[in-house]
Amino acid sequence: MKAQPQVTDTLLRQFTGYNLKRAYLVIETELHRILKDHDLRVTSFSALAIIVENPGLPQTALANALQIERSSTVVIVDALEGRELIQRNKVETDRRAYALVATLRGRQMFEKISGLMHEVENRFQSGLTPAERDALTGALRTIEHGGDTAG
Amino acid sequence: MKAQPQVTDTLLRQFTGYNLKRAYLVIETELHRILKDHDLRVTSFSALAIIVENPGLPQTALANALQIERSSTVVIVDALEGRELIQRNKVETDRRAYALVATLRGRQMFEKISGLMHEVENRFQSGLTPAERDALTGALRTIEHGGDTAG
DNA sequence: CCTAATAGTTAGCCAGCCGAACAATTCGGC
DNA sequence: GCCGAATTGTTCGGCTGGCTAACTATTAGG
Repeated sequence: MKAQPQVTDTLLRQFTGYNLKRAYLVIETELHRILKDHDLRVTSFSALAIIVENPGLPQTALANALQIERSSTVVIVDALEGRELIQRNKVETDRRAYALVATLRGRQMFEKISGLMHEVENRFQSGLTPAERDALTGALRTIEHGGDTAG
Repeated sequence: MKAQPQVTDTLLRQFTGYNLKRAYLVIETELHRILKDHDLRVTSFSALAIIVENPGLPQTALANALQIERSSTVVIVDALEGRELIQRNKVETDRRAYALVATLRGRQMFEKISGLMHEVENRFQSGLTPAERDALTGALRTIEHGGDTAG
């Protein structure tokens, strides 16, 4: 073990995008650890959350919410359905579409993982006051919406 | 065009990780647009920045800085070298290792893209005061370091 | 009523990264 | 000094996760 000259990333640190990515990767790692125990992927978990919150939505709406292609939802929904976390119900007014709904197991699974993740996030944010956490969330929203302040 | 019931993601919005990812994706999209004009990928640009800032570093150090595997740096460094943005110099004290240095072209390329990106980020953060931007950066750092406040 | 649009699906593809194995070289304990 | 262990860069194969294009079934609309 030699003491190698420390590599710095000051130039990249000037970019908010870089700081965002690094912070996200830390949380994502913990999320992966939790999800692995329940045999879920990040996108599957997100999909489950969307379905829990929006019972009866069709796959296209799910794709929009997750910002992925419709074709990509198929495999995700297949997996969730195969594990009986959600159901593909038929919608009587449109025989092409499915009405996705979470099963009891699915809702319980979401609540379980949700609780674990909130614990993890609280740990990571333990250095921030409640006001600082709110400010962080607000700033992230501002960035996400392109800095639009008009309207 | 039908007015479909709006899908909400309130459950996911309670997670900082989700908000981080969404905010990052918005910036990443713009970054991709800029980098495409210069035929670079995000990781290549990050690598270039690290090399500009740390002249003479070996590939292993680059891998550590970028948090990727050593084997992955090879293709990245190959590409940057092939475009004469960096050089693989020999290091006299260790014939196994390379000393990576950016060329003039490489430094100019970095400065160019860096300027464009700062413009983009300023636009996205135009709804934030300087103090709010600093607070954001600080909060991201706090999260990244696991909420460690001791020491 | 017939064309266009929409929901879901399938198949093939590609980027981007990892992991294991490898040669060359250096380090470290004795 | 010497030999096994560690390190640097590399190659190769593979996996993951998403995309695009093409298809079927169904619905909407002029």
